[in-house]
Amino acid sequence: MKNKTAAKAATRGGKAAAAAARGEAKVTLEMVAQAAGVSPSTVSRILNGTAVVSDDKREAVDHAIATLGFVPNPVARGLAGGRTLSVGVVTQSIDSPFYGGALRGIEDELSKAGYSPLFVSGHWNAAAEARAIDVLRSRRVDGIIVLTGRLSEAALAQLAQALPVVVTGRNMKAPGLVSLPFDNFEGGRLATHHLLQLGHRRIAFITGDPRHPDGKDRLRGYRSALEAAGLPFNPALVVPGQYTEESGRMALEQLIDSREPFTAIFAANDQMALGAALGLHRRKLRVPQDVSLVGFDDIASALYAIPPLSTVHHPVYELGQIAASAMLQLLAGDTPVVALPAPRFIIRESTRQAGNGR
Amino acid sequence: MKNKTAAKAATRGGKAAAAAARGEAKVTLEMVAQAAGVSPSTVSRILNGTAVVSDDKREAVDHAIATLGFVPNPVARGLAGGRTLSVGVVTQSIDSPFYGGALRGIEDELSKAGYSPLFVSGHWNAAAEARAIDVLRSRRVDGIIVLTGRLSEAALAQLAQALPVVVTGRNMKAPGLVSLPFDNFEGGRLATHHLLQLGHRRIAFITGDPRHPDGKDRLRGYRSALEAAGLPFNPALVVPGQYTEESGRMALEQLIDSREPFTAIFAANDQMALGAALGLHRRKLRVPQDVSLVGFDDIASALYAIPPLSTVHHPVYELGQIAASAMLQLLAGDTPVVALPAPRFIIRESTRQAGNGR
DNA sequence: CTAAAGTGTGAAAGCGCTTTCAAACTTTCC
DNA sequence: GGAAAGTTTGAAAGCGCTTTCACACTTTAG
Repeated sequence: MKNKTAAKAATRGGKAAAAAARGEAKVTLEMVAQAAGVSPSTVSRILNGTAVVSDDKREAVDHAIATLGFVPNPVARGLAGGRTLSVGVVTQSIDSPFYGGALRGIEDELSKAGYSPLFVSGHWNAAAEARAIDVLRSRRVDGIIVLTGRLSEAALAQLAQALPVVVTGRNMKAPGLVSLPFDNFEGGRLATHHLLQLGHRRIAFITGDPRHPDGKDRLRGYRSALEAAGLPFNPALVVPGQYTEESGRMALEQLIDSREPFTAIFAANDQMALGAALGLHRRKLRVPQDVSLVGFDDIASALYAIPPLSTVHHPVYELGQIAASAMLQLLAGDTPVVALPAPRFIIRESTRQAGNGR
Repeated sequence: MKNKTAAKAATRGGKAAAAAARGEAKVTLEMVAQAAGVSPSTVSRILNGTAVVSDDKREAVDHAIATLGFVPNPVARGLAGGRTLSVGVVTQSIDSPFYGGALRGIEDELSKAGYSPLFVSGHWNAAAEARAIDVLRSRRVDGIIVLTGRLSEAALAQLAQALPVVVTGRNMKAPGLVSLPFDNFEGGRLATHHLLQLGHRRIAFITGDPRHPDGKDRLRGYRSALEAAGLPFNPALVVPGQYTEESGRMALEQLIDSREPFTAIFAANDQMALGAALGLHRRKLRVPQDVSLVGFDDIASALYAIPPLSTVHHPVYELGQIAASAMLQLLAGDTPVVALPAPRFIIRESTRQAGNGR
């Protein structure tokens, strides 16, 4: 059945002839060469800058390209040269409010250099991620950007032997690989510090998925800030979440049911903070009058939450841009020196002085 | 400079030899043919189902493929056969909460059939969309899905002459093109009707970008519902927005400043509704006690807004799936018969009986 | 002034696959 | 029983580009 389908598609397919019949004259490099009175090799060399070409020929070729409206065929390039001018991007969920910004950053940056991103979703699952990478490799991408995945460091290092790799949300070293860690520890510290400064002493923490390193670092930051303030770490104030709104809401329920008193909540990401906000609302607890709330990431909707959410700004768009630019540099054979901006805490309206209910 | 970069990249590049040196033996169709004792043509025919092959040869080839772990090279296929097993997707903004779901639907559906999506952003701008389409065509995608773009019908129809096209958010007919309209009129009517039923008589409407047909239809639905209820249409209650949260907030300001009394607001999308909600909050107006609020689209965050937003459910994930499946059918040479589910109004907590402030 | 080294260019061989074309067999039919 | 009409298969020609190789010139050095 599937084969039948393919066969039929071939009939309809976009053979050059068919396209040409519609006036879509496919201009090839050979036609350019002929028009310019040079060999195809020369045109290719000019296109790729792989050799010095005399000025007059270059001019003739440039002119021919312009008048014919020639656009090199990336598919042919990919076959012949081994490069496809596309880079694979493994994301977890293409529709996540968090990753969305990064994807945009990547797209913007890559397109400047004529590269296209190929997005595939890993669905928070190492097996799916591995499959995604297989797809990307079979499509002969020139490099792969992995946005905070579940893949082991070993697997990533091995992948990097075959082609350039950029990973975010990790701190690792391997040849052909650049990692772009974000300082989650510091972010966690900042958020907690802010609450402490407001006089909060009983600060609950909603964790993310424990298999995820980011969340662990944020928790470490939380503990470190408490410690610096001379406060004990109270495990009863730490409740588990899964990075989703729903899990944030449930974590809040659990927290309240535990009867452990608290005056502030720090959620390991904004989505959980927003879920917790809804939970508080249902319990008739007001933010920030009754409970102060901070998130992490600064997703777009944090700004329009009610009240607008105080949170740690995670520069996702820049993350995407920087990851892409690092990839471009790797592709160019350079060793990129890149770093993400440090985390900043953004004070909005979901936090206020402790014990100041009205 | 750019050329220099490319030249260096070639040095590092993934030439087959280099890959092979790493044990990544690139198995080619020819090797399969040799191992199975048949010609490459036969292998190709088996792969594509383009001809009948005797059972014994087929078996030998299948076996060879399995033992060698052969995976056809899509790039070579693309060059030779004109098909790349990839379909281009023109979206407006890859990180939009609305489009995100559609992209996921597309990805899920296409990957089942071995196709990969190639996402590019049109940035709400016909010129950028046209450029995006050029990129996609130069990458030789087999078909293009346009998610609610700005391109003219004529341009789309012309594009459809060259390759299969699926467009959403439009209702048009052209050879080689299938359009997937959503009943925005009905959605607008439903939302307004809901408010009318709750006794609201002064219902404000925040429009989307006027160049966008969807928003116009939603407005028409609003008017139609008013009319059916015997109420006059009051232009003073219609304020312009741009589909963003910020524009929703500003529209609300404008509305309040106009001093035109109202008890409910219908925003042409959820993002604007959420922006308006924040505006109301700032003005110390409570939702729904003082003002009822409804949105349109049912984006993920509508469910976790405070209060959860009553809205018209727009099945975006399904939209993506259906668009992709229609594309697959077009590619197979069939004429797809597809339709989107009808709009449903989802009652949550942002609306209540008029004049029932407490 | 000749040998050695360096430059700019074209011919031609692929990259890995699809697809015509025609050859070699089988069936079918009068 | 032989011509006509299928089948199944392989050889070979591309798809549009990159890249090696070699050749014809220049320039530099001795």
